[in-house]
Amino acid sequence: MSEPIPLDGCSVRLVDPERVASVRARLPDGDATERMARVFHVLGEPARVRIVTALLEAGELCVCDLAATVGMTEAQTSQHLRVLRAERTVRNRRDGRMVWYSLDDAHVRLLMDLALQHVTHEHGDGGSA
Amino acid sequence: MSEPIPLDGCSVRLVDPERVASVRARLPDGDATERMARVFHVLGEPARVRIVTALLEAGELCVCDLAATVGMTEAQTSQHLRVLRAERTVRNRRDGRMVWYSLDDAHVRLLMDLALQHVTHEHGDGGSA
DNA sequence: TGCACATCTGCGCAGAAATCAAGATGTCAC
DNA sequence: GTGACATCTTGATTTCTGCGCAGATGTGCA
Repeated sequence: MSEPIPLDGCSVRLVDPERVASVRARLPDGDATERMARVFHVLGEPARVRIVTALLEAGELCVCDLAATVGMTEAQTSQHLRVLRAERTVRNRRDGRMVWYSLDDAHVRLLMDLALQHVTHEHGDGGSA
Repeated sequence: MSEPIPLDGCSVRLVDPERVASVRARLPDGDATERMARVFHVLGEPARVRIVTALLEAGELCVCDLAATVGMTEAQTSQHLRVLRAERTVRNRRDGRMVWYSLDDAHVRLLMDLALQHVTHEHGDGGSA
């Protein structure tokens, strides 16, 4: 059988074409892939990791307290919250002139826990980063 | 680690200073935070998500097959693999003139699964209204 | 209505990272 | 050793994104 493998001509020599086709067929579709990347990308910033971790601990915080907790200006915090909100990572609740933020998704908690385990167990390279 | 509530004048008005201090004390230290962000950052790219997902399915693949699987040039794939390797996300094994890549960490598999659930269920954490 | 407060946004700048093209390195076969 | 092959690296260019500042928006109170 002739494998489709569209490939714009980058690599014509394959070691195991069948396997490539098989794996390729089992990959999540492009849309899911991009969304996954976006979720990770949003969390791929120390400032936002701190924000999310703070919300993880506090449950709910207003912007000014959140800014103080993570040690950033309020404008800065607000900007990051916007990014997090665009990705549905956090949700906001308005109460008067204050806005309270909390995590919007249960998966985020698991993601953070896993990442924390990953970096704390860290294969023994022990060094001051 | 960071100083306890620097308050360099950014936000002098706190709604709940005690809570801020409490949450702040329970946050992971700065080093862990930065590593977590780096892990997420590495995965925050569609191309790398595809690569990792492919390795997740295949177990082990050489660069050329991997490039074909994810639909990129080999040089491009190699570049991303370098980034992934720098973060200990993938490992490589040399066999002749070929180099075989596979995942280096068990947590990555869980991270990817969670992210996939997240984007497929579309933040469906169920329960809480 | 006017002011004070909490939060959000727009703009310019600087640093980081992705992309592309081309060549360098290392390995096998003869 | 020479050539073919698989992979890796380098450099220049472009794009993205976080930061800092100033101002805008929206809300509550007198």
